[in-house]
Amino acid sequence: MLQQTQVERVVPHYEAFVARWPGFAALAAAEAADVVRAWRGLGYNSRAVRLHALARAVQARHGGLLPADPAALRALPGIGAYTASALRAFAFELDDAAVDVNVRRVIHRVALGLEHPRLADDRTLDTLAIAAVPHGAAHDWNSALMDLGATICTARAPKCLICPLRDACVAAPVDPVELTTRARAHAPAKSPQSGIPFERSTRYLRGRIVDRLRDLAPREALPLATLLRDLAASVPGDRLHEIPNVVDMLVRDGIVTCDSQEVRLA
DNA sequence: AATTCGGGGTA
DNA sequence: TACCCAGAATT
Repeated sequence: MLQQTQVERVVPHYEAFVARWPGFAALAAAEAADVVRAWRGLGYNSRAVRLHALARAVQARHGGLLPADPAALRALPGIGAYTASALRAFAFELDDAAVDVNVRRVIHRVALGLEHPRLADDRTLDTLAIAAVPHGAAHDWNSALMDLGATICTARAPKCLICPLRDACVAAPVDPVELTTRARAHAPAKSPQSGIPFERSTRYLRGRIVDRLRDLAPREALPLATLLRDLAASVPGDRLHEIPNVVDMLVRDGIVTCDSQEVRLA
């Protein structure tokens, strides 16, 4: 849930989720569609599908216990470099650096200066982070850097005056105007979709379709024609014809199934 | 290396 | 409005 989603917004969903499915065994026994339903409001619905697949893989491959080995973790669905390291540091208390966007920014500023333009690639920043982890204290170190990045060393207006690292930091004190100017100067080119209103984007259509299917009873399916009729209220008229294509995308992503012109959560 | 995948909160 | 976010998978 925390992949690209703020902590404060995840917490209530997380509490409800683990209350309903307290472990891998319970989650593996659940229907994928119910997991996607529980994901409402979180976005990035593929994460729900992958988490469900993860639970089943942990049951099948590892007897219901998450492995601590990096390669074994990375081989599981939805677990990339960051999540593997986060699990090792937080769940297993092993020495590892969970380098998320916060840690990456803090390391860059402290060691190299302002991050616009980027003065090192991800691999280099990972190496710097790993070298900085105190032996036996990875859990605390990762927590500290993430929280520092989220509350003090923020992307927009860092609070250098109250930062515990200000004396050791190459970038401090950061001039907020300079930061904004540089960020804009080195901002990545806008994607082709960014010009159009969000309500006309594929993402919006996907969201409306999945949300409509979430309202169905468990295992209930909706005729494609009915889906089109219901979405006419929230989707621009000239985009309605795209819905079958977008349903196909959702099918490929494992979020939705469609057989004989009837659509439902996978 | 570049894209795609949500949605809600904040300045 | 624009920006931001405990990334991962695909091409």
